Amino acid sequence: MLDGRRIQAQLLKGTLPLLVLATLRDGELHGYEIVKRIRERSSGAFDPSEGSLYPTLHRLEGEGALEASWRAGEGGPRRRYYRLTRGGLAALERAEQEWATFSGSVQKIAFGEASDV
Amino acid sequence: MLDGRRIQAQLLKGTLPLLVLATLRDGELHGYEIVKRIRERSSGAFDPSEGSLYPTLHRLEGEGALEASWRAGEGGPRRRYYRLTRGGLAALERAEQEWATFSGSVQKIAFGEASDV
DNA sequence: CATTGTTACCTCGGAAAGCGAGGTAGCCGT
DNA sequence: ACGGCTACCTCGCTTTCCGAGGTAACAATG
Repeated sequence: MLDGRRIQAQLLKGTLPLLVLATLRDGELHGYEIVKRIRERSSGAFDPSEGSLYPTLHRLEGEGALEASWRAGEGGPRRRYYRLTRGGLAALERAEQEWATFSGSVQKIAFGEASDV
Repeated sequence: MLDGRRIQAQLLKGTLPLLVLATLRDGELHGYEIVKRIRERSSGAFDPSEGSLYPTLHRLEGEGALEASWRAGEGGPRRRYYRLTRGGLAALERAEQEWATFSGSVQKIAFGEASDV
């Protein structure tokens, strides 16, 4: 049992691109590092699996939101570093906007108030 | 294209039970009425289809969160009215809690702040 | 009464996206 | 040279949404 700490998979659907894009605002990061930051910043509530992370990264790259480059790992295997493109920044802003609408609507229905975001 | 008004399907996943339970806090309602209220309160952002609403109602009924009864329709077909059970109220509170955690975490990652919910 | 229209309910097939398991490859310590 | 760690990737399964289509009761019409 995960008593309210862990978020069930269904809720997460569709938010992963937002989380990834937002995390990459910090600068270039590779896959493992992205997951690690998402997990830390959400206090463990989110812990996206590799099986969802990598396909998402590839999708975003395919859409032109991310650019990636291989780099030799220091004391480990090669890593693939991702960074936001100009289009990715725009996509991030759109995703934030959409999230705000979505979250505000749920808030209104579930708690009967508008969120002031 | 839907310019930020309509919410894409993926984001909605997993929130429908919360929306339904919360709507039924008002009292007994039948299917069509539930959809109508969700649509109105979200200013059109949510408009769950029948193909997702009815299965959700049956699932919640099966879990004991809802009780339902047929009633003869006045000037129309019979309707199935749903109401929250005691367990359903508890489920609603759990769902609200989960939503708060979820939404707070996204907020923190996407906008870099904790939400004070 | 048969026919058509409206309301409300239900079901089926397909698509999207998350997850866990498993597979590859480079570098390390012993 | 062998097992272990890190990092990446893929495959098949599950869940839940949507759209389309089907059923049933009642009303109005000819």
